[in-house]
Amino acid sequence: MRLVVARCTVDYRGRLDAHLPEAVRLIMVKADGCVAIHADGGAYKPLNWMNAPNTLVDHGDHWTVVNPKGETLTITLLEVLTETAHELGDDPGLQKDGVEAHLQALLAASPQAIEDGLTLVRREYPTAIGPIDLVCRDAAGQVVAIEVKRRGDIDGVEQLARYIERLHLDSSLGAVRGVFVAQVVKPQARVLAEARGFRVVEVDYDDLRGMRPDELRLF
Amino acid sequence: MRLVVARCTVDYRGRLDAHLPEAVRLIMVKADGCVAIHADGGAYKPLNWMNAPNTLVDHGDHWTVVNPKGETLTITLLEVLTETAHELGDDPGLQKDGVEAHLQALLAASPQAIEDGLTLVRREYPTAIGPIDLVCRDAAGQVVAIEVKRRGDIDGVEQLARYIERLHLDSSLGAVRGVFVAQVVKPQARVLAEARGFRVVEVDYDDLRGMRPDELRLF
DNA sequence: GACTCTATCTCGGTA
DNA sequence: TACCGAGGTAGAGTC
Repeated sequence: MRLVVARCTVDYRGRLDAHLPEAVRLIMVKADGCVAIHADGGAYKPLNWMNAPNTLVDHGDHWTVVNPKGETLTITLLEVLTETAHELGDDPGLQKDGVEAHLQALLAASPQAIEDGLTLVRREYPTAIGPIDLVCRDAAGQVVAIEVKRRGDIDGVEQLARYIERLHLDSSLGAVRGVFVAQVVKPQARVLAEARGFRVVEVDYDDLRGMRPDELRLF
Repeated sequence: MRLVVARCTVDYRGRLDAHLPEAVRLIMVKADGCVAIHADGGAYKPLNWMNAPNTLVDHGDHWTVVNPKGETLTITLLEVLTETAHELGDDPGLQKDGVEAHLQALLAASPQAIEDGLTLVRREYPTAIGPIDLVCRDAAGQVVAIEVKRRGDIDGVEQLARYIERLHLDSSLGAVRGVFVAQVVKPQARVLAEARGFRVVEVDYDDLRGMRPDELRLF
């Protein structure tokens, strides 16, 4: 990893045009060739960047970075303050717990948390337009398609609508209804879901994690 | 900006739990207090981070970073290889050109570029499920809802469909038709838009920028 | 390679 | 502040 602190200007021409006026910034060049230009604030996102793979040419007073799509990043160096390089080696990578997949797994183990009498038919039920998070049957035997989100946004409701439209093409299933499950459901998403005739359920991740499927069956 | 290259482990507890095993990484602490831990690859996104505002406490062999929501980032330093600090100063910020907002503004100023005889009723027309980019009336006085995208994808067509569905609930407007405008419309999006009965218009950003509203009126 | 979907998304605008 | 939409979304997984 190469770290250059320099007074510079930067221009990006690609999916849009962007320009950075003269200022002192950190230029980070990683071992895989990706380049990021950071100011001294503003979260982790760099002001400007070019991902790998790309070709970096050092013209002395300016660098040009070009990617295979023809997008270019031009860094004009007006004054290099420091330049260092470091060997970091490979990284073992990040281990995560608590993402949507886990929420889905917990709900698959305890569909009663969504609705009394619900039993799982299949997780990641395949359709031509992608897998449905959970497919269940309710107490009356009707098929229920369930979309699981951490944050219930409008996009998720549309996703559920597409899946249900798809399932309706499969007449062997009979009538199918939809349930939209999330830890938090946004107001606009709730409006749309209800307009579409979907039930909306908010669930708590920690409660779910604390539940045992057998405990749930006591109700 | 403080730059520390160190062999470290990192733990995040917050919206999810995440753990980084021991490895050499770059730890970036910006002037606003935000912290980012970078490996030597993987584009610009850090492996782990904590945005400002937060409180960083240096316990010598480990740092704890806590934000107001109670999320914590713990960095255990096993071996500090280098540590530097730099004064970068304020950044004038990024200047962008060619984003959707510019396209929308240009089209609002020259709706004739979409269709002869179109006059603007309102930009960002409010509905319960979000604002419609442009609402116009055509030469015949019919209401036209217009969705503007830089890249015309299926999502944008569905967005337009939702808006029109919503507008139909407002009987005072009469029949409403939809126009999908983008610099590039993907084939799938075009098929869907036409199936929904929407007109599809591709516009050129540079042409629009060159137009004057009065020039357009010459036609 | 194309498509789909998630994200500690980030970031900006607005009510 | 919370909500909502755009993004050079990036990144991962699947087909």
